[in-house]
Formats: sequence, structure tokens, C-alpha cells
Amino acid sequence: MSHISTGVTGHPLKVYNSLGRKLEAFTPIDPKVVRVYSCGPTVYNYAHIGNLRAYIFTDTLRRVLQWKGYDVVHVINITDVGHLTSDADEGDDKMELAASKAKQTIWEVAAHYTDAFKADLNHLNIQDPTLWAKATDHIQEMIAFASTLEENGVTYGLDSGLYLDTTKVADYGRLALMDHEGMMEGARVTSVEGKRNPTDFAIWRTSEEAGKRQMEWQSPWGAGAPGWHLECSVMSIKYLGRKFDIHTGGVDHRQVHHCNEIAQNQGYRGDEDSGVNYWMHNEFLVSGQDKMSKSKGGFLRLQTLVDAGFHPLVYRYFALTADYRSTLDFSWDALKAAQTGYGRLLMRVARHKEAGQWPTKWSGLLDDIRYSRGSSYTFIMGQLLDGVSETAQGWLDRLDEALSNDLNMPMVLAALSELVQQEGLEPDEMLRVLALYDLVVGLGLLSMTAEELTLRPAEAGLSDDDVNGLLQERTQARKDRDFARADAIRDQLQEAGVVIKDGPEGTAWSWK
RNA sequence: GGCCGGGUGGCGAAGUGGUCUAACGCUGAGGUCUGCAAAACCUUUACACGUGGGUUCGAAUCCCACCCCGGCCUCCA
Repeated sequence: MSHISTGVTGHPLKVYNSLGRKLEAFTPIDPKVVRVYSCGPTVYNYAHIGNLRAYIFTDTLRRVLQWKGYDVVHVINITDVGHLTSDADEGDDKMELAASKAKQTIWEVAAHYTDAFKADLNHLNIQDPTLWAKATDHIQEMIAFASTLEENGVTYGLDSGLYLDTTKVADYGRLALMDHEGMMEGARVTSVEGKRNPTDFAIWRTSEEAGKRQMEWQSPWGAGAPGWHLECSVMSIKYLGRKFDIHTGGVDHRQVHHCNEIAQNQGYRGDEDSGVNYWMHNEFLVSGQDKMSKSKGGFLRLQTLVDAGFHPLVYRYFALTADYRSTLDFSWDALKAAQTGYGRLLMRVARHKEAGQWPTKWSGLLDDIRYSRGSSYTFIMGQLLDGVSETAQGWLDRLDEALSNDLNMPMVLAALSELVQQEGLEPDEMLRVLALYDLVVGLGLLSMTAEELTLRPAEAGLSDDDVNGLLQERTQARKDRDFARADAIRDQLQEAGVVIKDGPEGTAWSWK
């Protein structure tokens, strides 16, 4: 049995590397600091809950790294450059399209959706990255990067722009386990004229007609805009170095975007290395049989869940019930089940809080964790771990074992569920263990209450005052033993989506 | 057409060679409480590993075939 102390704990961390498709022991380049780059959103629309799942995954990754005692430098990019909806230089630019629809400038659109995205992450208790990297802030660096690619002889020019020749880099497509022969370019979209290989892609897109687009820059290849894949290579190398530890993204990126990014990295540096030690990809949130997708329309936003009465953290809990590498099947019933389970968990924690003593200094420290990086994380862990019993260590070992196994959060939740129901721990020690679990799961175990999980639905017919008024009336009716009247009110409230909870100290209620 | 992945009780979802007569949560059932309920708590149910072969002392876990389903090869987490 391993002894847990601050810093790297007992079980060696293993992560699943998409490059090679196998579980590997995690070893950082720098023994103290881990550098992580996560592909962020294109800000032409709101994020849907499937998009958000990806960041719950990166947040989990980050918390686990911090749990293991590392400082984490985490970069997320914001793609605010318009990219064509079609690879064939036809169709509209997504950003431009969104702007003309909203009758705003493209910059306003980008700012609006960037803010909305960050707010969503905040509501989900996702730690801010060390740095947000905005594509439009790096155009000149992209041009310089593209020039280097050109100098290194891995590109060729066409009327439509500058392209990367994927046969000029080593082993193109290995991340995707790509089968070059069997590919059907043009199966879904017409190909670009003049491309030498089906997998070649644009580094720079030249505008057909200069000055037509809102976002356009001069370049050695004519006025235009950078290719979509360019920004990630440029910004990750700029902020994390030519070789860094972890790159994350959705599984869809594993096939094209990241293969292209690798090709760019290789072409830029003139070697065969992908530039990243661990490529990690999260699976999709699905609904019924289909993946959730913006282009299909009718997607669910976090706000949609809130309007339906679900606290954002219910979605976080729901996301943690599945492995990040498995598809997760969303349904309202499943979300409701998560809300119920999460609520009961919090109620059990609340009982432990009543029984135990919780030094107030820790509440403040735990709060700080959200806004700071690894070092204070280590500090807090040291405080909480100081002198815990062997029983407590056993529970922490279980946590450590689960998260060390490629971030097995369902296992962590299972342990947590058993933990709060067991009686072998002193109350204050129980709280410390719970606080340590919460450093990883980020569910506000010690700060949230079950009542907060159900919100007033947007379409609720009654106001809180209405409800309170009716409850008062009901209480009086019960006192008068006018049960017919009392039950009528109860039925009415139930109809309106209100759950009544009678207790020894009076009547509480919540939205359903 | 090619490549990748998946099919576990009513639902979500772990588990990838023996501790699986399969974790955990939700649901269902009974009970406590209650004027009756609800909520909460306690107890409990369901003999679930897509199908057919094979390997092995032993398979949900490995191999083969088949049947379904999804993703990717346009932008997408």
C-alpha cells in the first residue's frame, strides 16, 4: 500500500496516447511542469453541451496533473478567424456568415461568443487556462511560420493559396492510422483543383477577390487568411515550445486537424517528431444515435439545461459518469438521474458537515484553488493530508488508483458514493477526504447544496413568492386539519413543478 | 469504398483473462416517517456481457465470422 504525500502520489499516472493507441506511463519533459495545449472553439456560435464535454475532460486532466504534484501550463486557443465552410473555396465563411446574420462586425461576433464560451466554462467549474491564445493575435507569426515551411520545401502554391505537400513529411496520417489508398477524396465535397495529393491542405488561403472579406491580411501569397490548421501549430510552439507534453482535442481532430498540425510541425522543424509526447482525444456526446452537431441545428446549450431547471454542475456530474474515451449518451432522463444522484451525494456530505468541524481557513483556500495554478494546489493538499489516518489514506489511495488509470472518473464517483455512506472515518477527517476528492472532481462537494441543483425552469408558471404564499396557506390549512384544502394546494404546486418537502422544522420546497 | 470505434440488467455507465454468481448511480419493490403523501432514510429486486464458432484449466475480457450502430475521409469537441 502506497503512502500518499504531497507531490506525486502512489500510483503512476497512465494515459492513453492516441499516437500509438495505447496506454502509456506519463512522464513529463520537465519534472515539475506539464505543458498542455487544448484545441478550443471557433467562436461563430454558442458552444453546445457536446463541445463542453471536451473541456470538462481537459479540466479533469489538468486537475489530475495538479493532484500528481505538477504545475500545469495550459493553453486553449480561440479560433476567431473565419474559415470557409467548404474545402473547395466555395460557400461562406462561418464567421462572416454569422456576422451578416447578426448585423454585427465579425469582431463583435467573435467577442460575443468568446465571452459566452468562457462563461460556460466558469459555470462548469472549469479552471481558466493559463493562457487564452487568440488566432487573430498571431497572424504575422503564422505568416512567418508559413514562410519557413515554404523555405523548407514542403509547400507549393496554387491560385487558391499555399498548400502543404503531405508526401514531403514523414509518415503523414499516422495519428489517424490513415489508409491512403482507400480514401475517397471528394466523397462528400469536391476537391481543390491542382492539389497534388488528396491529403494536402491549405496553409494560406488567398481571397478570390481582395477586399471582399472583413478579415483579410496581406501575405507573400496574396491577400487572404490563414488555413485553419496553422494557428494551432504556431501558438502551441510559441507558448509551449517545439516539444511539449500533452495536446488534447475531440476524436474528430484525430483524423484531420491534428494530422495536419503534426505535418506542419514536422515541416517547420525539419524532423519527424510530432512535437507532442501525448495526444489525447475525448469521445463525443451523442444523443440517441447521432452525435451532437452544430451544423445539424437544434443543438443543446448549457443555457438550455439551465432553462430546464438543471444547475450547470449537474451536467459536469453527468459528464463524469462516463469515461472520456467513451461516447456518452445524452437524454433528459439520464440528466435527471444525474441530478438526483448528485443531489443525494450532496445531502450525505451535508450530514457529515453537520457532524464534523471544518476549519474556516480551508474553505477560503479551496475557493482559491479555482483561480490559481499548481503550486497552491500542492500546498492545499499538504494541509489536508497532514496526519490523516490509515483508513483515510485507504480512500485516498482508491481515488489515486482510479484517476491514475487514464482518468477513470466513473470509478472515482463510485468510490465517492461508497465513501459518503461509510462510517469508519471521524467526521472532520471525512471532510478532509471529501475536500481532496473534490480537488479532482470539481463538484463543489463542500460548497454546493442539493437545493441549488434544481433551478426555476424558464417556463415555470409560478414565482417564488407565489409558491411561498401557497405554502403558507397550506400550512395553515393543515393546522386547521382542513386536509382537502391542503392537498388541493399540494396538487396545484405539484402541477406547477414544485416538490414539497415536509419536515419537523417546517416545509421546504424545490423545483422538480 | 476505406479507416477507426462500439454493442453489458428497465435507463446511464464501469469492468479488457481467474477476486465477475459483473462496480456505481438512476429506476422499481417493501419498510420507517406522515393526516395521507412527497422528500429523506433503511432494506431490497432484477439470475445483464449482440449472435455463432474457436483459443485456454479458465473469457464480458483474446482470435475468427456474422448481425446491428456510430464516427471520420468538408468545418466540427
